[in-house]
Amino acid sequence: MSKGAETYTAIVEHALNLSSELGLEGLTIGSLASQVGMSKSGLYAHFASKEALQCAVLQAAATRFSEQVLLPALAQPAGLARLNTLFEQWMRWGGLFSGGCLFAAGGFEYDDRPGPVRDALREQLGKMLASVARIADSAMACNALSAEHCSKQFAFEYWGIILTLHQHQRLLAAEDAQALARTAFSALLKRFQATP
Amino acid sequence: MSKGAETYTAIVEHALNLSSELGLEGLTIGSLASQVGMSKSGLYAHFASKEALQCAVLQAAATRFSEQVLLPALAQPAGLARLNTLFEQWMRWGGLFSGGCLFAAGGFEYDDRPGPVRDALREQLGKMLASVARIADSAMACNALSAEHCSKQFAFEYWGIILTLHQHQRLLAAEDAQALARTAFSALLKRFQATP
DNA sequence: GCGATTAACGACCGATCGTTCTATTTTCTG
DNA sequence: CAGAAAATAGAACGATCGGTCGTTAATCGC
Repeated sequence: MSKGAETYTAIVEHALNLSSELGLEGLTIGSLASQVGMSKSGLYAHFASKEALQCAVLQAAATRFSEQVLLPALAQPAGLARLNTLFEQWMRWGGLFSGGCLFAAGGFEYDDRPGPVRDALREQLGKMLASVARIADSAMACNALSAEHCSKQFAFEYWGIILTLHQHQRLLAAEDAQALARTAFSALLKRFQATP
Repeated sequence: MSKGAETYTAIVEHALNLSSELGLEGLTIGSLASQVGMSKSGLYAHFASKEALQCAVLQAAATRFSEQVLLPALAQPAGLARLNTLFEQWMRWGGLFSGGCLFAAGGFEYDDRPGPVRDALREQLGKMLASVARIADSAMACNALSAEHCSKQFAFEYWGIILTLHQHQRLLAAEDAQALARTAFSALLKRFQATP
């Protein structure tokens, strides 16, 4: 890896944690530069604009998400094992960054701010929900879930559990947040196992 | 009402919509002043700091929330009627501000930013969830829901539905978001009606 | 209606933002 | 190793931020 690509990676790496704490908009070039240990202009030269940096951060987060959550789930056989792994890895994912999940927070931060960052968020979040629906579909295909349910409905509610977990853990500092989330998820599974 | 209080109200009114679009942090005194039609310093004189303004906005939002969501629900008899009214009014609430629910977005924006704004958000959100739990409890007391369930669990999942609805409507622009939310909510009710 | 109080203004402060420019150092390549 | 190319630094830009100041204009109580 060339020196440039090496620095680029280091920058995005730090930016990931920093923007998870301060939000994608709260992330500033200056503070990021001092944290990486280089000058503001030197860092900036790696990106065409701040928006490009933000999109790079989102891209890096998506890659990490695939490695940490999606791939472990897909390594399991389709059905309940895959669904449970998905959920447990997803709960772990929320703790991997000091400021929590970038997509959860970014989705709320940018829902009214048009531009490439919102477009990227919309795309990534859409992909994540589509992945959940696909995994639910694969569970239906092997009769682990009832095929009479709608996988989009499953993904909708699944994402709700993740979001409320995030807020209960971080803002509300609820000790039993994970337990509440597990109960919610297993109830969701149970409902989708039964024929409606 | 004195002139000062009148202006104060007008400021907070405009600030409510503006901060629902740009976030509580994205709200700037200058843009708010020009929107209200007064000078920056003239507006600022009504508040001790920007944080005080943000807290005033949150306070105003909480008051409006009580009027628009909580009171209509409490006007219904305890049980399913009250729960359904709560949910329908809550869905309406999400559309009352141009930028969506301030508490949903603010909860994610400030979960890592210590200070009086986060404290206020934590308190308001805690109160809202407590209200949901209390309404669930009142439904259990009149056997509309099974008393063997935990009302905190109910509020946890309820808030998840609201949050995922918010994102599906705003960021993802999903046309069927409300339908998905209604299905999720009625499934939640059904589960809490049955004995576990 | 007059005097005291309050509300509002305009100019300005220091800090910081994203961004641009040029110059210098470092890395890569032939 | 030399020369081209890439990476970084430093200073500076215009804009905007929250916040302060003294002053003027409007409001209010008597």
